[in-house]
Formats: sequence, structure tokens, C-alpha cells
Amino acid sequence: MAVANAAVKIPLQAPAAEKRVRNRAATEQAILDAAKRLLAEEGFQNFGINAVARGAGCDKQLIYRYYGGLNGLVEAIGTDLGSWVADRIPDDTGGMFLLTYGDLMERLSLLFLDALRADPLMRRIVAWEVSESSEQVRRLSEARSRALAGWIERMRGSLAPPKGVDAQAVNAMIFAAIQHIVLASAVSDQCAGLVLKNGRDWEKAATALKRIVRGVYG
Amino acid sequence: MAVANAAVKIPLQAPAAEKRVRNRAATEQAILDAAKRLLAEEGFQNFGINAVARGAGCDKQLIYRYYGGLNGLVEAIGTDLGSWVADRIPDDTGGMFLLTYGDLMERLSLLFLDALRADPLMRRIVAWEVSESSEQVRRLSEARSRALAGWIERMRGSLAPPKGVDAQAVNAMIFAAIQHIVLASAVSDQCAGLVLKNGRDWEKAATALKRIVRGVYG
DNA sequence: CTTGCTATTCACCGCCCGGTGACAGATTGG
DNA sequence: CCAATCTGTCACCGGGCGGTGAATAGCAAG
Repeated sequence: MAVANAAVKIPLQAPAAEKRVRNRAATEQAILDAAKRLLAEEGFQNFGINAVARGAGCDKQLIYRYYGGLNGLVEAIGTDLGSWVADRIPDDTGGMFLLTYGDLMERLSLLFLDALRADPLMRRIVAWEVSESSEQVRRLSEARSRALAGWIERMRGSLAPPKGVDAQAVNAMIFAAIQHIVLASAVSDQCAGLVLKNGRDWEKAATALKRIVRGVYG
Repeated sequence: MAVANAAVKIPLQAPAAEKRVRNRAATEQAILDAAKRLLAEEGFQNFGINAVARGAGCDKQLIYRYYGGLNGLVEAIGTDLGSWVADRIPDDTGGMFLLTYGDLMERLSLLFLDALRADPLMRRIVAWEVSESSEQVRRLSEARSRALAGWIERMRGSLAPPKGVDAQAVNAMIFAAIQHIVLASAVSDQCAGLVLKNGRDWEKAATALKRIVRGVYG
């Protein structure tokens, strides 16, 4: 009764309903999309040539041809990141008047918190950043950093931080806190003993964040 | 003059100067040490049965026999973590009188910052925690969390947080900030645009941290 | 010495990975 | 029509992984 030949292939991906059309641009896009999807959903751990090719429903050879391998593909993701960020974080003040630097930082913090919570790809990239120091991830990290810095710069306008406070260091701390708390919660629904499951939990976190910002910038 | 047989073994690890003595306890310890060393130095990415066995200079079969596989070994690392923490973070107040909750949190923050900076194993574990949600890492995470909570509890003594502040949430933010900034700096010498190379850079970070704590707790 | 027991090693399996060379079908230009 | 080119597929390689069954080397008691 045993199956004669062991190698029964299971069609894991791309049920083949749609026939592959010969179209390089579309294939490139499919590969890039698959890469982003895979990274966002599975994380960087199982991110590889074979997995991306499977996800894109094409042969891995095409990834070498069109992107020059994984490195090039990751770089392409990085290039996308700019517009990606711009699409997901509002650029205006949301109809509020930001009178003080404290107003600004409070708003930036909360926006960044929500944006990161809602963006699995960005989360995976941040997790990657703190886990590995390869050239690949460094490029990605720089792209992300640039996009973020640009956003902050645009929002800042002409507001200047108060004297006597090392705003750069303090802000780095604040953004670090946001990133870590979001990463930790995405993986285990808690961070340093603080449960972060439902909306009420996150309200507490947001309140704490505001308190910290206001404590420093008034 | 070529060597007849191709398989010239290069003695990568354990130069064989010391002959393996038949001693189960010692071997178990060697395996555990190798695992911790490997995890601390290489990170969780290439952490596996084969690598640990190589590092310990013994056969991987022994890891299965003595620890029941990688899971058991990781669990053993977790068990160690309690004493590990106790050895590395001072338990007393360092001769200072902590009069207020702000005093306490300032001191805890700085101690934790330094301890984490000095402990690569702990850093790798934290990075692991935010990158993967397997059962393995969950155990490790819990062990770390417990050890840390115990330490804080011991240090806290009878000091109570001020009313009107959600100390748990705020503290989670503060510890999150510390963890992320240390992780990021360990990998890329910077975090959110803030350079963190030499001691002066870290003084800035510490000052910012104090400012944040004092801003909240006075 | 022989008989066990225990610690340790060895050989091997199947699997998936990254990477490459050769091939097949469509499209285009002369 | 043929030839060149482009897009896409396939088969294969070496290597490392996790995992397992069997053999071997040292010790201890009888």
C-alpha cells in the first residue's frame, strides 16, 4: 500500500491557477513583494533565497539574475523603505498646533509607537538590526534610519529643543523605548513585566510614554 | 608530496592537549560552558547542537544524553541565569542612601545599563527574545525576567512609587529603553542617530537616562 | 580475567540550504 | 525563415544541519 515513489510533491505555494506570463518587470515586482511579505511574516531567521523564490512562485535563479542575489534584494527592500515610511506615518500635525518642543515630541512618540505597532515589516527589520551586524542588515538599517530622520526633520519645523537638555540623547532613549516595547510585545505580549495585549494595556503604555516626554520637555 | 587522503582534519577547537578524562560531571559542565560561550559570542543565529558539541570538544550525542537535546540545554542555561544575575549586579545600595523612589530608580537604571553593557550573554538573550517566539526562548525569557524582578524587589526595600504615576508602565519603558540602546550599540555603535562608541558617549546616554527618570519621579 | 556498566565516539541518514550550468520556450530583428 | 536574445525552468552539486543506532574505550566489582 505504500506509495511507490517517495517524492510526492506538494504544491505549497502559488496554486498555478494563473499562468506565468513572460514579463520581467512583473516578475521582479513579485519577487520583491514576496521578499517583503516573507520578511514581515516569518522574520529574518528563515529569510533566504529558496524561501523567497518559493513565495514568489518562480525559480531562485531569477533572483540571482534580476537582483544579483539576496544582498541585492535586501538593498531593493531598503530602497523601498523611504516611500514605505512616508505612506504609513502622517506628515502633518493632524490639525493640532504644536506650540512647544514637548508638544512635538509627544506627538512624534505616539505616532511612531502606533506606526511601528502596525507595521510588521518594520518590526522585523528592527529585530534584525539588533541581532546581526552583517553588511546586508547595515544597509537596511541605514535606509530605515534615514527615512525616520527625514520624517522627524519634516515634522520638527522650526521648533527647537529647550536649552540644557541633550535632546539627541534623550530622544534616542525615547525612541529606543518605543522600539523595544513594541518588539517585545509583538513576540510575547509583554515587556519587563508589563502586559501588552489589548487596547487598554496600550493606553497605559502611551500614558507612560507621554509622562516621560512631558517630564523631560515639560 | 601531497597528502594521500584528502580528509585532513583541522583541529578547530580544543587543541587536544588535554586528554578527555572520563568524568560525566565535568563533561556536562564543559557542554554548558560551551553553550553559554557560544551563545554570548556568536549569538542565537548559529546556535545549534553541532556548534555546541564542537565548542565543547565532545560528541553531540552527549548533549542528547545529558541534557535531552538543545531544549534541555537552553533550560539549563536559564536555570543558571539566576545566579548569573546575582553575581553581576550588586545587591546593595553601594553605600548610598536611597531616600526617594526617584533615587532608587535612578540607581537601578544606571546599574542595569552597566550590567547589560558588560554582559554579552544577557544581550544575546534579549536579542533572541525579541526575534523569535519559540518555546525555548520563552523559557529563557521567563528565567531572565524572574531574576530581574527579584533583583528589583530586593533593591526596592520599602520604598513605594509616588501616587498618580503608573510606575509599572513607566519602568517598563525605562528598562525597554536601556535594553534597546545597549543592544543597538553592541551591534552598530549607535542608536537612533546617537553615536555610542567611547565612554563620553555613554556618559551622555547615562545623563539622558537620569534626566528621564528624574523627570518622572522627581 | 571476565563481566558488566558507563562514558564517549563514530558512521550514517534525510533534509534543506546557497549556488551554478545547462536547457526550453517565447519574442524580436534581420 | 533563421538566429539571437530574453524569460523562465530544471537538475544537480557540496555542505551543514538535526537526529539516531551501533560500536568502542575505560572503570569497578566479582
